[in-house]
Amino acid sequence: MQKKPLVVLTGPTAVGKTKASIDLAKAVGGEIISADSMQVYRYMDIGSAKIRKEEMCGVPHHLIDVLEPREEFHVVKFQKLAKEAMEGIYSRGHLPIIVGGTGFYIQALLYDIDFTESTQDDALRKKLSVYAKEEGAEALHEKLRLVDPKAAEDIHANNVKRVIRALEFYAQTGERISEHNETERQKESPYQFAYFVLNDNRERLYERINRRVDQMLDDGLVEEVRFLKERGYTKDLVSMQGLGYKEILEYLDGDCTLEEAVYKIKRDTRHFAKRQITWFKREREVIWVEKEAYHYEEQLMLDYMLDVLRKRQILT
RNA sequence: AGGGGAUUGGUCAAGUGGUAUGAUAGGGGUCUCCAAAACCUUUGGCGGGGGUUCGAUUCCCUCAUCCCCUG
Repeated sequence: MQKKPLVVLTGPTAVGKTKASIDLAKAVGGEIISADSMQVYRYMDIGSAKIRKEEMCGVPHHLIDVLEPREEFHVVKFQKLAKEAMEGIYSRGHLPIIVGGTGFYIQALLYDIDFTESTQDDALRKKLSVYAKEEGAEALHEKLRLVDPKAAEDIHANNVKRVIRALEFYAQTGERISEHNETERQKESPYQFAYFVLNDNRERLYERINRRVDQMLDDGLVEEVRFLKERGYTKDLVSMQGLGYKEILEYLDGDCTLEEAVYKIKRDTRHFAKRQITWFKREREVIWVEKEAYHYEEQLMLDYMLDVLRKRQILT
């Protein structure tokens, strides 16, 4: 059976994905699926740098504004919703374009990683989390060493979150997560794809980030967060832990000045961008599109991407 | 102009007669159910020049720069 076509357009935050994605979608008759862990939430527009209706230029967008801030969102949910959206797109004879900066989500979809063997077990997670707090991260790590030495070696003891996940996996499936991951890692993508990573030199990127944060403030980020706060959304919600939201919330709660909050948003966004780049460097089969190499000419970058799509017979 | 004080990595601070500590920023990395999360790791430095001393970042002199006070 012929593999279905799929285009990924990603890159660090603030690099200019949104703009490029519209140009690309219009050129190929594509529909966009957002791979973004924050833009799924309604009312979180400014801080998540969500695309505005009028910017879409008629290009259909999926997985934007589909959840209430109180709802949980994670890879598995993303994978499920994205696959559903893709079915619809294929049925319309269109090309799906994944756009967004969450590398993990892209990976889950592109390689169709299997998460379904175990279901989330909040009680067990909580129990293990308490254990870690009371007995120490080392003690928890030791538990993992007993059942899955390989995973224990790979995961640092301080990384409690992942130690817990590994233990949970073993408890629920009787299988070692290290082995499971190894198998999944071998997987070949079920899609005929092109994975573009839009990037810029670090200095420029950081400047753009700083400027964009200032712009968000001008656009009313504080009011947006105040609105969310008034609606009863609190900082323990995953949605409210997004960049820009947790810091402004802290300010509104009187725990820091606005200036400090802005400083932190900029800094943490820069850190985030750095981590994203690290992720994409490690990802297999990515095609880097360095803006500098194209002299920041959008048309040249678009032409290059279209060329790749034709060569790979994603476009005919 | 006179008097006083300061000068330690990009920034902010600690410290010692045997060449230095931390925070933070910056760099690199891990990641297969909270990923805008969580975690690991790391490059940089004693303003310039003299002197005392076995040895000066530390003490003395001088120059530079900055700050304060007086005029």
